[in-house]
This record gives sequence, structure tokens and C-alpha cells, in this order.
Amino acid sequence: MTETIELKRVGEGNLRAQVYQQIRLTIQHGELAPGQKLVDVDIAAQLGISRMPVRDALMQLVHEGYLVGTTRGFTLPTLTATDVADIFEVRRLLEPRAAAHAARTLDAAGLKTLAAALREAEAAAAAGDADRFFQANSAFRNCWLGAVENERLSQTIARFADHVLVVRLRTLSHQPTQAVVVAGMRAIYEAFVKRDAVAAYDCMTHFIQNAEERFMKLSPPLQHSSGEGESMSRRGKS
Amino acid sequence: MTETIELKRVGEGNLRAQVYQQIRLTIQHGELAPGQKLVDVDIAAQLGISRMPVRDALMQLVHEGYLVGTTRGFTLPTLTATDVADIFEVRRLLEPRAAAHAARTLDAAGLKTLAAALREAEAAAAAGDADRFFQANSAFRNCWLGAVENERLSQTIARFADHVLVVRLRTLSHQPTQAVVVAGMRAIYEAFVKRDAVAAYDCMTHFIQNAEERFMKLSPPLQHSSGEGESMSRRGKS
DNA sequence: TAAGTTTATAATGTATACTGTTTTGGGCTC
DNA sequence: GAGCCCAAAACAGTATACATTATAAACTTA
Repeated sequence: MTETIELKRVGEGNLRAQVYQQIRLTIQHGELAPGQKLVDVDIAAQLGISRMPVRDALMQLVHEGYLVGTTRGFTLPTLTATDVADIFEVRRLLEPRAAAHAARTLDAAGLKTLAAALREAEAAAAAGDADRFFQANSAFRNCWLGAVENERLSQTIARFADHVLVVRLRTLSHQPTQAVVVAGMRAIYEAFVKRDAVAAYDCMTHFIQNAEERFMKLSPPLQHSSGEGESMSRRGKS
Repeated sequence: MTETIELKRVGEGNLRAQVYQQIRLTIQHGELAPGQKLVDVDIAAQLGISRMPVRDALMQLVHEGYLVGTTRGFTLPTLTATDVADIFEVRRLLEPRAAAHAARTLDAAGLKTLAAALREAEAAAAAGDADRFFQANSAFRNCWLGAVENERLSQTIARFADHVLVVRLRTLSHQPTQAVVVAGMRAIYEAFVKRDAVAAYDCMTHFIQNAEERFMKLSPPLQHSSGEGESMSRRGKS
């Protein structure tokens, strides 16, 4: 029951920042099981520090939507179909524009990184390695997002993309979906190479639409949460 | 120098939530001077509680972009022209769509509230009362945003709108600007009354564009922060 | 007098202890 | 055996004490 996730400190800034970074990376890598609970005192003991920095980090992750806090530890939020639809609506509005920006600002090094991530994704798809495909996908996105100069835009996108990441691990295991995703990535990449902002905008629009459709098709277990859903409810708040 | 802002506890949830709510409202009402610093221990003493809930609330506000934390207290962020432009780019992408949704979902009570806020804004503009105009403007926005069912969308908008609120207080003091804003509000309101989603979308697009133009025109003191701006930098982070 | 360096201080960062509340599990009763 | 009630544990919330750090002030020196 006590599946201890491995956390080690990374030397950057104060303890809270280090712990925050570590836990977020753990979540982003899909290394945190959906039902698993994080308890501040346990993590603190594991890292050899006090509760407070851990607690601060966990609360920050809750505020950013990465976790939900219950009276018995912190866990991943369980997204309803409505939640996923809401997230994708925001992504549909933001990501095409951001991609258009990236088409202008990506430098040679960035394009090279993107090419590598694309090849990695294709190789993973061919090998049927869902986890590798998942990582390549994240690397691809993080790279072009890093080239977007409007940091508020890129950070908002990154956050919402991360929120569906947990569910996406399931979707990306599906073979036909992988093919569609790879095709989308390649189209976006080529638009970037040509520095064609309009094409990047359109390709990204398509990409997001496809991703959402795949989600909705492959996720029947999620109920639709009509009205007062309890999926994202914080502790005692409205 | 020690301008003690008045804070009183409001009975809702735990101490952190109460303090958070209070400070955020203080900021949203423009009652916090730009240079003024908030110190957790001072606020704690004023409220008769310990530092920790106050500290948690302040840190949450930092994470949400309402404040910046230095080693000598928390203050309002000083936005550069680039910051404002970035915020408005996100708002341009999100708000028209949100307004279109509101046109569908606003009920009679909501429309009544909007009408009241609109009248209040017109009266304040006629009286030349900048502060009253500012409040009416916020009430108007909060009302229609509350009707948007996609809470992630509405909350993201609310947060970014709040970030420019501090600067907006200056802009809204300008008489010609008030006239333009009132006209925009009226157009949006009428689109809402007609339940015309397309019109609401277009009016909101216009409204945001106007707001941004006014900002850029009336804010020469803000430098453009080319490259490594220090305006939004957190403490020791990248 | 101005610039550089040291010291003092004011604030956050971290640790530990205590309190309150919810959940879970066990035992009692019907 | 099933349901209710009570008790104990497990956790977050809060309080207080101590450590650390960056800024500002003071002091020295060219």
C-alpha cells in the first residue's frame, strides 16, 4: 500500500522550490499512480527535512491544479469528461496562437531538439513503447513552448496540458492514436521549419482537435459530471 | 510609511482562506498602494493569529501573480509594457469566447445585475468619479464571468484581468477613456440581452482592443523591458 | 565627498510542537 | 449477521521558536 515514490533533492533555490520541482516532475512523468496519496510528513521524512517546505510545495501544486488536497493526504485529481472538455476549450484558444509565435522565434537549436523528439516519437510508436512515446510527446511540446516569448501564455498552456497528461498516458497507449499524433507532430514540425506561422496555427488547431476527439472516444469510464461535480473541489471551499 | 491597511477576518473556512480572501479583495479594490509592502508578521499581529496562515495566503497570491515576494516583504508587481502586452494577448484570445458563452448562459438575474453595473458606470462617468467607475467596471466583468460555465476559462480570465487592474485604475481616471469604456460595456450588454453569441464575441474583441490601446497610450512611464526584465522575477528562481 | 566594505536588522525560510477534525476500524447492541 | 456508536489513529491546520539571508545603514578610507 505504501508505494514510496522516490524523491531526491535537486540543488536549486530553497527547499520548497526543490521539493516542488521534484514532485511536479514526478507527476509530469506519470510516475504517480492515480489513487496514490502524498503525505507531507512522509515525504519530509524521506528527504530528511521538516514538514513545512513539503507542505508549501504540495499546496502550491494544489493551487496550480496538479493535485487535490483531502483530509487524508494529497492525490491526483480525477477529471470528469466535463473537466477534460473545459481544459481542451482553453487549449484550443491558446495553443494555435502560441504555435504561430514559436514558428517565428524558434532557433536552429530548438528545431534540432524538435526533430530529435519527433524521431524519438516515431521510433517509440514503431516499437509500441507507450511510455517512451509519452515522454517524446512531452519533450516536443516543452521545446516549442519554450520558444514562445509570452511566458504567461506558454505557462498557462503548459499547466493545462499537464492537467490532462495523466489521462493522456492512457490515450497514447492506443496504437492508432499514436499514428495520428505522430502525423500531427510532423505537420507542426514542418510548419516550424518553414517558419510558416499560419501553417503552424492551422496544424496546431487540427492537433488539439484530434487530441480531444481521441480523449472523448477512448474514455468511456469518465462520467459527464452534470452540474455540481466534485472532481475538482478543494477542501472546504466553495 | 507604515500605512496599515485594515484587515478584518471573514468567517469562511480556515484561517488561510479567510486571510487570502481579505488580501485579494484589498488588492482588487485598489486599496493597496503600489510601493506598499505587506509583511506576514505584521498582518498576523493585526489579525491576532500566527504567521503561518498569513504566510500561506501571501504565497498563494504570489503564485497567482497578485504579488511578488522579496526578502523584505510582499508588494504589488510592477508591470512593464511587455507584461501588459502579454497579458492582453491572452485576454484577447480568451475573453471573446467566454463572452459568447455568457450570452447563452446569462439568466434574468444576471442581466439585471449587469444593467445595474452599467448604469452605475454611466453615473460614475458623468460624475467624474474614477473610483466608482472602476468598481462598476469590475462588477460588470465579475457578473458575466460568473455565468461562464467553464470555470477554468473564467478563472484564468479573472486572474489576468486582475493583474492589469492596478494599472487600469490610472487609465480609467481618464475622461475620454471612460466614455469609450461605457460605450463598449453597453454594446456588450446589448449583445447579452439579445442572447447574440456572435455579437458578444465581436463586441468583446473590440472592447479588449480598445482597453489595450488606451493602456499603451496613457502609460509612457512604463519602459518596454527588452529581454531579461526583472518585473515579474521571483526570488531566487529562473 | 564619494565609493567601497562591514555590520546590523528586518524580513522570509525552516523546524518542531500542538490542536482540531475527519476517517477508519473495532466492538457493542439489536 | 447487520447496523450503529464510540474510540483511536492519521492527517492537515495552526502556533511558536530558531536559522538564514538579503537589504539598508553606518562606518571607514581614498
